[in-house]
Amino acid sequence: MKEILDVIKQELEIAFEANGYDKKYAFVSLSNRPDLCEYQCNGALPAAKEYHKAPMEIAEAVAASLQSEPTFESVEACKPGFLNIKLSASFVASCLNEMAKDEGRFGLEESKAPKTVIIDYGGANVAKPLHVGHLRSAVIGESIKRIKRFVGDKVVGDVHLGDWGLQMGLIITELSLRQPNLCYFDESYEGEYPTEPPFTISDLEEIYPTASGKSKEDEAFKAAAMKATAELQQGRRGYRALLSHILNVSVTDLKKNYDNLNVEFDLWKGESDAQPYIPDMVEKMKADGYAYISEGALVVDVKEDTDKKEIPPCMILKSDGASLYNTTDLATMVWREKDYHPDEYVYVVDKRQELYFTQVFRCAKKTKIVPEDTKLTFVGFGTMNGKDGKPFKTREGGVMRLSNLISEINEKMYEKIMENETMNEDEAKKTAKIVGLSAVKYGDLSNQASKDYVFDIDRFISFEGNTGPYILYTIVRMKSIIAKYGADASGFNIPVAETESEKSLQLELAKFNSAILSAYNETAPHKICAYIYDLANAFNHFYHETKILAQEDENKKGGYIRLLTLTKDVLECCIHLLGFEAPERM
RNA sequence: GUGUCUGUAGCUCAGUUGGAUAGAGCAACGGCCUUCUAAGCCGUGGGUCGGGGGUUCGAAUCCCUCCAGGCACACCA
Repeated sequence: MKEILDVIKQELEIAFEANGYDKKYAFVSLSNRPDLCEYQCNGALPAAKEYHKAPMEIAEAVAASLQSEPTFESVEACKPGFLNIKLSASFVASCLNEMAKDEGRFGLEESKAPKTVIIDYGGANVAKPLHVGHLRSAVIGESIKRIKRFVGDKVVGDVHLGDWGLQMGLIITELSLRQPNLCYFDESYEGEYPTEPPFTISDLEEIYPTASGKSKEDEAFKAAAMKATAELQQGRRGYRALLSHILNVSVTDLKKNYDNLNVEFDLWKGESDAQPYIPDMVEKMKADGYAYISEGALVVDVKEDTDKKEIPPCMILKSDGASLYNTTDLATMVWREKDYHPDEYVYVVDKRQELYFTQVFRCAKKTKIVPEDTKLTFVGFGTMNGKDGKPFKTREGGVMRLSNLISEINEKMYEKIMENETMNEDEAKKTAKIVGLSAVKYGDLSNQASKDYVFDIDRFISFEGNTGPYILYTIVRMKSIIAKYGADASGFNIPVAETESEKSLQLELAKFNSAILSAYNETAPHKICAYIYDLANAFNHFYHETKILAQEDENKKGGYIRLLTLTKDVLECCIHLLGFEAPERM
C-alpha cells in the first residue's frame, strides 16, 4: 500500500510540472500548524528563487490546478507562499479501509531489500546479577530488534555475554578454597566430570563479590586468580568443565530475568566463543602488515586525516601478549562474518564507549575482517539518572539489582491497582506485572536513547500523561467496547469521518507507516512512543465525543467498531515493537 | 589540555532535519460522570529556545564565539 505522503507528493509533482516548475519542489510534510491544515508543502518558497517569481504566485498556480483532485478537501496558498493541504475525508477513510484489510502490517510493505543484521545488546556478565546498568541496553536493543524485524530485515540478537577474563579466575579460585576436594581441581583426574554443577545461582552470586573483594586486599589471592584465569584460557580441562557449569547455571538464571523483561535473544554467545578465532586473526593482521609493535603492544593504526583529534591506535595484544576486550570484539566479528555475513552490525552500548567502538570499527574495516560496505552502527545510550540528576543508585548508594527495581515497581503498581478494587489479588498481581513493565520500558524508550534521562518511578507508573500505563489504559478501553459489541464487525467499512475528532483520529492512524519508517531509519524507538501518544490522545478525544455502542445506525456502529479495532491493533502492534503488551483489563 | 555531547516553561521531555503564533505531560487553578473504564476529557496561567554575533525572504534548528555541565582520551571492560 502506498504511503499517504507519497500519494500527496505525486499529486503535487504533477501540479508543479503542469505549471512549468521542477517537481523537486513538490515535497510534503506533516503540518506544523494543525489549526490551518493537515499537510503542507513549502516548495514554492525555494522555487521562487530559481524562477525569479513571487512565491505566492507559484503557490497559487499549483493550488489552482489541484482544486478538483478528489484526494483533497482543499489546497490553499497562504501568506508568503505556503501550500496548505487538507485531505478529503473519503480519501482518508479509503486509506484506512485498506490498512484494516492488511492485518498485522497495516499497509506497511515488507522491505524489498531485507538486510541481515546482527544486534549486540544486553551485555550481561556471567555469575553477576543484572543491575540497573543493564536495563537500557536490553530495553533499547530489544525494541530496535523488533522494529527492524517488522520492517523486514533478518535480525539476529546476541546477548554477548561477559564470560571471559579475571572474573572467571576469581570464582574458580574462591571455589577451590571452599571445596578443594572437587575433581575439577585435581589435575590428575581423567574421568568424566559430573553433569550436576557444584553450586547454585545464589552460591555464585555470593562467591563472585566475595572473591572480587578478596582480590583487592589479598595479593596472593589475586595472583592465584590470575593464574587460574590464564590456565582456563589455555584450556585446563577441569577449569573448562567448571566454566561450562558456571555458564549453564548463570544463563538459566539470566534467561529467567530477561524473560521477565520480555527480552529474548537468539544467540547466547559470549566472549569465550570468540577466543578460538584470535590466533589466526592476529597472525593475519601481522602478515598483512596492519599490526605492528608500539610501546611493547601490538596495535593497528586507525587514525584518519579528517580526525579533529588524535585517535589512539587500536590495541590488539597487550605488551605481555594477552588479548583484551578489543581483541575479543574483533574476533567476535570474525565468527559473525563466518556464520551470518551480516549487512549491518548494531551495538547497543553505553555511549561512553563511543571512542572505543570507533577504533574497533575502523580496525575491522581496515584489516578486512568485515567488508568495506558493511554498516557498523553504534547506538550509544545515555546514563539512567536518579531524581537528583546523578547516576541511579540505591538509597544506600550502591548499585541496584535489576530484579529489585522491577519488584519495587510491580509492588507499587499492585497497590495502585488494588485501590480500585475491581480485581482479585491474583489478577491484580498479573496485571501489575504487565503494566509495570510498560511503565519502565515506555519511561526509557520515550526519551532519545543517546541522552541521559531521569528515572522517576512515580512519574513512570502514573496513569496520567505520556506514560506506558496511559497507553495501556487507552487500549483496554477499546478492548472493553469491542468486547461489549460482541459481534464480528469485519464486514463493515470504516466510515467517512463526519466530525473533527473522528477525522483527526483517522489522520493519526494514517501516519502509522511514516512513523514506523522514521523509527526504523533513525533507529529511534522514541518516535514510536511519540506516535502512539498522539494516537491515544486522538482516540480519547474521539471517544469522549462519540457514542459508539449507543449508535442506532447499525452500519455506522459496525464502522466505528472497525475503526476502534484498527486503532487498537495499531497501538498493540506499536507497543509490541517497544517490547511490552497490554492486559485485558486494568 | 584536546575532543565530544548536552543546555527549550518551576520539573520531565518533544520539536517532522531551515518554515507560519516554539509544543506535550507533570505541578497550579477552573469546568465536565444517572449514559461505552473520570486511570478520562475540556479550559486558564506559565518561554530572552544558555548569552552574544553571523548566514537569508525566514534560525530552537546551519556557522563562529563565549558561559555552564556531562563524558571520553592505548596495555580495564
